[in-house]
Amino acid sequence: MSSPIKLAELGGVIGDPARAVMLCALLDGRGHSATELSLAAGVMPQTASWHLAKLADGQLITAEKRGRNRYFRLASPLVAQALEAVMAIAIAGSRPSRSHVLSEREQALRDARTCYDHFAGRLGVALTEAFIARKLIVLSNDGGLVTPRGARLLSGFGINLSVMQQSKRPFCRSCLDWSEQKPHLAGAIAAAFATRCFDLGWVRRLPHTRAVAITPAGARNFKEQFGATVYLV
Amino acid sequence: MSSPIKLAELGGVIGDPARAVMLCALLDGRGHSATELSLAAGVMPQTASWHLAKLADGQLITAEKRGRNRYFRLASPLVAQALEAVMAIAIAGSRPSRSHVLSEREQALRDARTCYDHFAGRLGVALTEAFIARKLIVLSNDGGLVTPRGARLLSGFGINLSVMQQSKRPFCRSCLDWSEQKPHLAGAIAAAFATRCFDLGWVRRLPHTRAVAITPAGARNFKEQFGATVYLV
DNA sequence: GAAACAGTTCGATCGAAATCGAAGGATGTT
DNA sequence: AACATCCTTCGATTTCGATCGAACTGTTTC
Repeated sequence: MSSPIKLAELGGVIGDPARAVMLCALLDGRGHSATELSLAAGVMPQTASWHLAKLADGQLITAEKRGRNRYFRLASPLVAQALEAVMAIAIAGSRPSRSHVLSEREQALRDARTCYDHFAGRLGVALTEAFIARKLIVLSNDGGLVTPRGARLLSGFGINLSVMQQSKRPFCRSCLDWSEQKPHLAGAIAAAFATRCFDLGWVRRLPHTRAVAITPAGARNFKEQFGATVYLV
Repeated sequence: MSSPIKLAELGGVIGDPARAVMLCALLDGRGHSATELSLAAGVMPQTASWHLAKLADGQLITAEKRGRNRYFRLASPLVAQALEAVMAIAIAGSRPSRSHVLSEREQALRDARTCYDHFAGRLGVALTEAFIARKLIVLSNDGGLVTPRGARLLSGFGINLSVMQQSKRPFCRSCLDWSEQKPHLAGAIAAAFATRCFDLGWVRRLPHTRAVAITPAGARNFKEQFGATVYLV
């Protein structure tokens, strides 16, 4: 009923180190098994199970049984959006910080990664800026719109726009990239675009990380079809 | 440094009933004294002080000393946005629910209230829909844009648009109204509009609540100048 | 200067939440 | 059928966070 109570409940669910790690892991939008998440969080399987029950109870994640495994995923894009919003506070609060050396892992994440279900990092930002330059989308600080020209081109690319516009999910919105400090495209359209890129083999997922690899074919096509320059690492 | 840790810290700060009540109270965008907040949260002043220190430590609120009082307010619009995003999960999760009788207090909130620093409730939604009908703004599920026509009219209304567009604050975005289940206008432009309405005496704040009162002059002008029909209660 | 008020700090208490060992249910493999 | 794997439930332990009484600092009022 009362919103403050709900707020406290959800905050309490998020506010545990182990659970926060799990939620961040789930931000890749995929399903993860309980064991996987217990490893990520650094706790015993029993403890992880207890945490996962709490997360599910708070409606933040959903579970799906397949075989002897249970796969957990974020309950909705709303959850991802809320998590991002909370992390945005922390990012804005932390000053440019000391110039510390980036590990290879961190560098890979900055180059190209998924953010829930769409692209982020230099890849995400480069694509977004190319979309804007070609007037496929209009992006303001907060939201965005697909232009008629953009709708045509994306339909031709194999994305069914009309289906998406029916859903309650934000369609085209901006999401501040923590590594690039610039906005990148998010929402249903960005998710569909990313999915299509995976299908076409332009981008490959890497194991155990949200970082992704751009294939040579991907780099070529991003340039030719969308005018986006992305660098292979 | 690491985002999951930050997420857990912030979640933990939000995740306490007393602090959640305080944060919700601060969602009106104004400064509140420690005593005021301790009353709202239903805890002793010492306890409130302890909570407020924790909130300030987490960069969620800022304190400003005036005389023998300290006034606390949300540290940034980012915080308000994050709180709204978290509450949006809870709202989406709770089904239409049982038809329970609304108290007078709740009804006043549904009619017209502030949401952080802009209008919400039937007032906020009516204005937003009128703006859209008159093509002053374009609002998608996620974000929004001010049309050239809208920019002209709002400038004439006494809102300085160019200053706002410089700031990092979202300029024009949509925010789901929990009582109306429809989007209302948010962001810097909505805040400026609300401020102007208070200045003109079209809307008055009420003590101890986020509900606001529309004055007869306000109702008339909303209709005449913006084509929005709002009902006096 | 005394009294009233706003707010904080300190210390003790209490309760809830996180952790893991042990054990059990379910599913898949040999 | 026996075994391994995945996950959960139960119970005991321990740590941490919230609360308030008491006492203290600073500000305003009389």
